[in-house]
Amino acid sequence: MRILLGRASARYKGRIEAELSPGDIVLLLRDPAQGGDGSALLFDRAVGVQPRNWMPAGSQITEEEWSKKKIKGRMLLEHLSRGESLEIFWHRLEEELFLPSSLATELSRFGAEEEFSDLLAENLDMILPGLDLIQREYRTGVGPIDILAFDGERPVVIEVKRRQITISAAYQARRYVEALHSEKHFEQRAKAILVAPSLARGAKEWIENKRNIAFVRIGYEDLRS
Amino acid sequence: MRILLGRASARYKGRIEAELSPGDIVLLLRDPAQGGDGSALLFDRAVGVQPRNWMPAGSQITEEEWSKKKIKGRMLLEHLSRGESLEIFWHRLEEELFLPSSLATELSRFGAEEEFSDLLAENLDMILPGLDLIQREYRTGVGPIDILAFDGERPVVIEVKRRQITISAAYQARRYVEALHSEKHFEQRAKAILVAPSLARGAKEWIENKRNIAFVRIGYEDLRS
DNA sequence: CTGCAAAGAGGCGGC
DNA sequence: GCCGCCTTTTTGCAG
Repeated sequence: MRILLGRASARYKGRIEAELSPGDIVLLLRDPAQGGDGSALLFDRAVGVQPRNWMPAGSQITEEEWSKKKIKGRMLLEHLSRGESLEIFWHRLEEELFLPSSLATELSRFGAEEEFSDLLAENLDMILPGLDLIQREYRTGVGPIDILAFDGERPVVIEVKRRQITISAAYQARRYVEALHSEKHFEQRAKAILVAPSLARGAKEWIENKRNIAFVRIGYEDLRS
Repeated sequence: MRILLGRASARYKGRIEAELSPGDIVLLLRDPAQGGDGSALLFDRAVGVQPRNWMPAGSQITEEEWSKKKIKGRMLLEHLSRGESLEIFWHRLEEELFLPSSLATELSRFGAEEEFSDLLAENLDMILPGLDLIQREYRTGVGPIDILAFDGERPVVIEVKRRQITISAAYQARRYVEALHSEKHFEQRAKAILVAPSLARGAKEWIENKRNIAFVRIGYEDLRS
């Protein structure tokens, strides 16, 4: 990885167009020539979890010395197949570092939605006693159902959110109910149960007068005990 | 901004739990003491547009010398009000840089959805001749309608996507149509027009037999000419 | 490659 | 603060 420090401006063209005014920045470059993935990240030094500009993995780097007004150098990063480019104009280059990367990191996550859903599938009784698991990630033409179960003969679409059910998630569940009806022809019309530790107000109001959509409040902590 | 280079492992606790195995990394720290926003970003040197770990703006830093087995130092980043923490264990610290930030960057974007929607609102005839603009960002209980218009006496919900209409966007539009019906009591039932340069297959099939939802293919390029 | 959903999403605007 | 949405979202997965 290369790190370049200095004052620069930039221009991105591709999915949108963007212009970055001159400022003190940090540029991380992962040159494929040194084992990097060809990605680039440009950060303002003071603020922002998100980079100001970036380029995806697979980009190529061209560098030019340049002495045009205050600009001392120009870098062109291109991702041809995606039609994206980022030009960086160095007004002042303070430092440049070349860092070897001999040991790669690996990240393990615990407690994301997949695990929540796993635990829930093993404890369907916490949602509604007597539910029978049919399938996880049951495919429909409008997306996969987190958990498909039966309440007696009636199909039950279970939509799981680790944080909160929003109006969008409520509609997501409804979409699956309708898809089961039109694509799969179960004998009984499906109902939906939304499971999360929290329910957004808009969703709460929307499901209030719906008879075939219910909310059950369960969080990750409830399942671990 | 501080940049720390070396080999480290890390542990995150908060919204989930995560463990990062030891590897060669770059750590960007924005110490509030030096005018930073209190955010932190930890990158693998070889891969990843996304950081392996990070902390949001407003985090505090505690540092300890440590000599426990191979670990030479420990940093604790905490965001108390959000209940998040990131521990970084330095196995080897190669370099540390302190960078002033006297000039902040500013970013201007062109061609994002807001601009697309602006142009569209000024050229409603491209969607359907005779449409009358009522309001942008028309608020309903289930979210704001991008553009509300009238086709004669009939309300028209126009949902704009800069890239593609997916099944989720199609349902979003339907939600607004239903909200107009139940909340606003227009004399005629609203219809929806989905506008984007592309239509996902699932959405295409879903709207095919809907009489009150249509798709019109328009992209940013069409509007600029 | 397309389509769809999750993400420790982040960030913005409205209420 | 909550809520809903857009993002140069990124990432992952399945068909």
